[in-house]
Amino acid sequence: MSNAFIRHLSGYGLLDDTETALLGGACKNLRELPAGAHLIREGDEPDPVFVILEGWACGYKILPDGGRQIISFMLPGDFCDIHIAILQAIDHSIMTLTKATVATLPRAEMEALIQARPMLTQAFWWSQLVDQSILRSWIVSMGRRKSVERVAHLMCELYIRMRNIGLASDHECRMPLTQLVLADALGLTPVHVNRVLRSLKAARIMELSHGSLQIIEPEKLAQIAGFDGNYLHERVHKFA
Amino acid sequence: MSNAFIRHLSGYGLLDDTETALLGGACKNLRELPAGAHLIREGDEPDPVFVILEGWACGYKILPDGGRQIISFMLPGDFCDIHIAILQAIDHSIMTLTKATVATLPRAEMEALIQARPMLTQAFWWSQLVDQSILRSWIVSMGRRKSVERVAHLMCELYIRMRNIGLASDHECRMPLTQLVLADALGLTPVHVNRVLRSLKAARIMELSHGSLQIIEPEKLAQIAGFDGNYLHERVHKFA
DNA sequence: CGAGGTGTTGAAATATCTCAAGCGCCGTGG
DNA sequence: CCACGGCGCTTGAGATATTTCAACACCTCG
Repeated sequence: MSNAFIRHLSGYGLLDDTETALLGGACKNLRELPAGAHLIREGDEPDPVFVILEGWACGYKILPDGGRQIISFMLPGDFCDIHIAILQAIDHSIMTLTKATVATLPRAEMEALIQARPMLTQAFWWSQLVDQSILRSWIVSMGRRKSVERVAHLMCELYIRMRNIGLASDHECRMPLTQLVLADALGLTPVHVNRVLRSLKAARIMELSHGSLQIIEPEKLAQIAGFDGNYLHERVHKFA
Repeated sequence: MSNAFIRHLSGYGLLDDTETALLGGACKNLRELPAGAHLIREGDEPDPVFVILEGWACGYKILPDGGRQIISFMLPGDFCDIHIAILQAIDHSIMTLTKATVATLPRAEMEALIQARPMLTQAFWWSQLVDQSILRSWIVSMGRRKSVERVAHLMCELYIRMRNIGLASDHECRMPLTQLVLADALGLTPVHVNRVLRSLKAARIMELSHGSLQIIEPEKLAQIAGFDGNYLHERVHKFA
């Protein structure tokens, strides 16, 4: 019994059969959600932990003035921010961007898993660390990259992440993001995102349409983005 | 035997005496550093883990065009990003901003601690989660806040963090950041930071000079920033 | 058929950057 | 003790990336 989540965590090379089996058992509780459904809303009581098995989701925060900033994209196999189940206060919301199927892990079960299998704690932790690298790279993008570079960088990141989970090939993949969503993730305006996208298409570097990304000139795109995929850490060190 | 680091981790209320004692033992290896010293440089072999006991440090990344983006500030008690010791590639550099004293934990010793005491893994993990909240809030700032709001928000964050470790009171604290450093952290230009700081001072809201922050109108500052300190997950400290 | 979400385009407004210069302070070396 | 150089701060004026506002076309869905 394997799913995107287990493949993801096993990727770190830490888990034995007992542990993957335990994870498999924990993921029995499935839920189908439409696009635009909330998994967690800021202020909720944190109870179950969610894992995306299919579809896309994003985390975001609403500002006093009503603006929205998207903080993370979640792809199949990703935790919906475990921290949310651990820290007391929930400091942001999570919603699906497409139809999605998620597994729900009751908090108690998470705790039992962690108690029983320290190696799982480590695997969770490492997965966290990769997420953190992504957050850092976003900060770099927002702080120091111009709009074209930012768009290019995000496309590179998402393409590689999709490829890492076997959902991309030939420089094409699904990318179900509206220009509004993109704008809220990149700290730009929808109209500006539109112009940037348009210019990248005109330059025959990449094209984003109908929910799909096609990278025409991968090297050029990576160069514009200043992209260095190391931070996605496909491989990790073992302790012990 | 207690230091900023142990107080920090004990603050989560997870550790027993054995564990704090182990941590204390692990922190015997001290090092004094001048301002501007590198703890880790991008590309180094990750060996020891560092913990700041006194002084300030920051993590940053240099872009192809030579620009610098600061990604995090580290205050006394903070890990210098443990992930660095765990993930293979080091994806950013860390340097001191002031004279500092750091404890170095050899990687092997970290591993031994984690093996011996699962609760320590959890405490480390937890500490990571708070760091992650901070990263998220930075993304929100860079993406959706204007320059004044950004400056105000960072000042609020740093003030609260200083207060949480007992290094601030009466709306004043040490803040050894040059305008250049501030600019590199906020994704702004030094000259623009200067103007913002100047305007905040003229408005008698806060003043930053000679390495010290003085908040004159805390409510106004928080309001400009749209600051909600929840994400820092303040907790009650135990005093040993 | 109408309504709303999404993408597209233009023109004007503005926040922030760039470039450039000058000032004050402090530690260093003559 | 003074002169010097360097760094951090300050200020101005012009340049530019991005936003704002406004309008329209397209498509899907009820």
